[in-house]
Amino acid sequence: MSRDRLMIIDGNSLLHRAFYALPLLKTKDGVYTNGVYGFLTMLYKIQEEYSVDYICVAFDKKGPTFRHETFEQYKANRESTPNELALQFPILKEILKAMNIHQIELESYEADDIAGTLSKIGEEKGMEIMLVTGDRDYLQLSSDNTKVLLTKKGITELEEYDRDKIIEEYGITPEQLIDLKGLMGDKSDNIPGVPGIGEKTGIKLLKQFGTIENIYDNIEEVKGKKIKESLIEHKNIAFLSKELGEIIRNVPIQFSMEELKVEEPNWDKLVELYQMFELNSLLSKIPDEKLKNQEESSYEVKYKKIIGNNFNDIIQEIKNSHSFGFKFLFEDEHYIYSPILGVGIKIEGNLPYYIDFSENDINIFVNTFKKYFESKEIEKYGHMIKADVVGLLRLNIYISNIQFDTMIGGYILNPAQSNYSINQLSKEYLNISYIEEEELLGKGKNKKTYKDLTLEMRGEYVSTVLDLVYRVKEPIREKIKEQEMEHLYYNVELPLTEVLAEMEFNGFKVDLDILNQLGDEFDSKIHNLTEEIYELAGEEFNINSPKQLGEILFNKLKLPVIKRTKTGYSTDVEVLDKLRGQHDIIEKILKYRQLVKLKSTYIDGLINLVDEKTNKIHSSFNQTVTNTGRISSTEPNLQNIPIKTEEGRKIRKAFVPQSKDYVLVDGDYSQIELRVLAHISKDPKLMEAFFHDEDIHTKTASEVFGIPKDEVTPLMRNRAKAVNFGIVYGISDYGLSRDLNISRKEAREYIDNYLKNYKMVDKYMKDIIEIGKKKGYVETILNRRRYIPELKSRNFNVRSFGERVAMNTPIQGSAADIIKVAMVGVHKELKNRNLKSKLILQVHDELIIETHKDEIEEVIQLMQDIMENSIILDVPLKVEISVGDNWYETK
DNA sequence: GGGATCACG
DNA sequence: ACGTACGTGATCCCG
Repeated sequence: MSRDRLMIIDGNSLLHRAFYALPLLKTKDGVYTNGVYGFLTMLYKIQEEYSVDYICVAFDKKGPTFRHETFEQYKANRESTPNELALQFPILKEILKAMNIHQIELESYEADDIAGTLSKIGEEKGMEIMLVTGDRDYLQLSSDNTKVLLTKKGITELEEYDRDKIIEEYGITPEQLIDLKGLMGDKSDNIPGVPGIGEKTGIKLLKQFGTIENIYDNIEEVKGKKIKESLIEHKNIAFLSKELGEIIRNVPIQFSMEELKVEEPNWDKLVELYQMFELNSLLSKIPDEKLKNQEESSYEVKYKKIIGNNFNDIIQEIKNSHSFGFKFLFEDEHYIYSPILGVGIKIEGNLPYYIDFSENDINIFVNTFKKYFESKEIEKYGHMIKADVVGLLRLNIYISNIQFDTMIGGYILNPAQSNYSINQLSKEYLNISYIEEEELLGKGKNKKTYKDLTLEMRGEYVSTVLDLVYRVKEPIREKIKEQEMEHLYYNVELPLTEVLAEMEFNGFKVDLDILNQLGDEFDSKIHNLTEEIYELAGEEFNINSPKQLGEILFNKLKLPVIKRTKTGYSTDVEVLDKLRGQHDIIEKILKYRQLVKLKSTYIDGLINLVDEKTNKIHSSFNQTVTNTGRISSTEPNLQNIPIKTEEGRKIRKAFVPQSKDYVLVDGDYSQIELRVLAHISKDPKLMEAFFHDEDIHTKTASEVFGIPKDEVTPLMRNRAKAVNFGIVYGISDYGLSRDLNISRKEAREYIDNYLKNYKMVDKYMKDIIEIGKKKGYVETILNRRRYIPELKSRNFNVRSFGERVAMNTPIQGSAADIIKVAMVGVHKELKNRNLKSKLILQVHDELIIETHKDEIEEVIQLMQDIMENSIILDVPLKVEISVGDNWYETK
């Protein structure tokens, strides 16, 4: 009969090892899981290879140990555990608990002492012991009955050590390893050891004398004068180090072996945790039959359904409370057009109401509620309230006094997340799980709409969302306060949400005739180019397929390969540009590519999104997407309409004011990012340049090339311009050299020259990286945060990326702050003065106001004034305004 | 659904 | 030794 096997895992050691062996994986919400993932992968692997009857995981207990009492400096040189790792301990412990694996930790002892004690007890019971760790110190515990499984490299290779193997490898016994430590010490634990004695000398001595005690008993026999003297002089240290290095095998643990017996996991809990932490490959290790019968949703809310336009109770509650939360239910996600199915309303402390417009008249609803939505006295709450504000605008209601939006709150607390659904926020801030919209409606071609749901389900869904909004807003509100982001949140982001809603609702008028005519021009050029390309290639192929194109260029035409992608030859502009002149086909392909892009994305793509009735395009402006604080635009993206080539720029002729009574007034910040940099760094030269409103690129050229400004050539100015871009992006010689097509050495010189001239910029770059490392995040002028865990990565590339992000984010993000404040200001002023003109677009450093012809001068004035003074910096902000009958003319 | 490419600031 | 410029979104191909 085989003996029972007891496996003891050093939790700290293994999690550390896994963490450092794997890239920083995280869930889509930014929770780090690489260490947990690696640990569990190892655990599964070991369990597959060895049969285990008893198992437990030992952890270090926080705080000083008895070794610190013996020796104050013990482990004093250890760097503190990075937060990204520390946060994974509770996750691991929860998962182990779900696996029903016993965990042991003990005040003032370390995991290895627990392992030492348990293994001794196990040995006495006649068990076979297996210790799993990445720590070689454990080798002293190995015996005929105790094996040590040591992580080798990565997370999958483990090496087994027993007594014989240690004697073979070291030439001494496991017990003698303790004496060895006494002699040589241990750098990683800050155990001193006897100076001058390393592993080799130590082993030699122990082979001769057996133990430290015996060495000193026979000290005269020690060979080597230096070694003998050192031993004598540091006798205390030798014994102290031995004491520190010895694993204790009789710590006072209270446990019974029964508790360690391997048990069936709590499958439901385990599945839930794997799902929550997106450990999908571990999920696949769970037997299929255990995956079933999971609960769909664990959280339900009662609500009151309104029928027959009986709104009296709601109104009474609103009057009492002076605040309410609300949410519209649209048929689908396109809230600009989508039919309004119903609305949920919640007043704090009461059950939510659901009003479905199949059972209530929407006109009566509007007439009843308009004044409460528009009241400045009554506070409103919501989640992604922008959609609801658009819904209200469609009903001719102009909301005021928005007090909270949980989605935007979640975003400013951590802009790196990709999901701010109310369910996600509830999990994060409340540990409550509701149902994702996707589960409710399905996805793919069978995706349902809210219209397909029963009235009961609609009411339940909207009510639950509102209930969660009320619960989630409190922890979010507190964090915003703690992190001093109240101004950013209440005075900038929340008012901005209203501005964006109006911009979306207003839309941008498009002249379809111009678009169609341009499309025809592009089409005929594309047609001709296609023929010519086939002719030059000697065959027909899909020019749009990089794979087929690469085949033609590099195999058939034997052109030199410049660059490869993961999947084959690269054929991007950079490559084609270098191949120019080597074959007539290159020129044609470049032109073809350009025109196809214009036609498919900017002609066909745009036409698809034009509202047939009004000829307007209603883009979505997203406030919770970017890591830096910028807004983004989708369906269509109006922030990347062509301008750089004349052919592309013509597309802007199709963007026109809503009628002949209007024009477009376009305000553009001049060099906003470099001005922000001047402000943040306080660099005197850079500041001076903006006080004198100099041409910044010419100025940079004269500094970098060390010549007077009037001798700067266009080429030099161009290169200096690239240097300025590089500075803003977090400069690297590699990036600059690639951009300018110059050697890295030359690029390095440009950068060095720049930083020598702008010393405070140099200092800023260094300082901000340090701040980022220390705090874990960097900030903008308005305290907008971005966390940068990459700064602590051991991977050079990842870390370098983190450094560039640290340099760039305060610049890009502060510029975003500035224009957001300007948008809120402009919008407010247009409204206060009762002007017909309206803000319709923002493109990062540019605002467009659709301006009534009677108001042009007034709008120019207020726009320039508000934009230039939105946030007062230590250098002036400059805004250039232009007016035109279409977007092409505003330049 | 991911990769390549390219449009913008 | 490492091999990337910062921030986005849309379209197309292809497995």
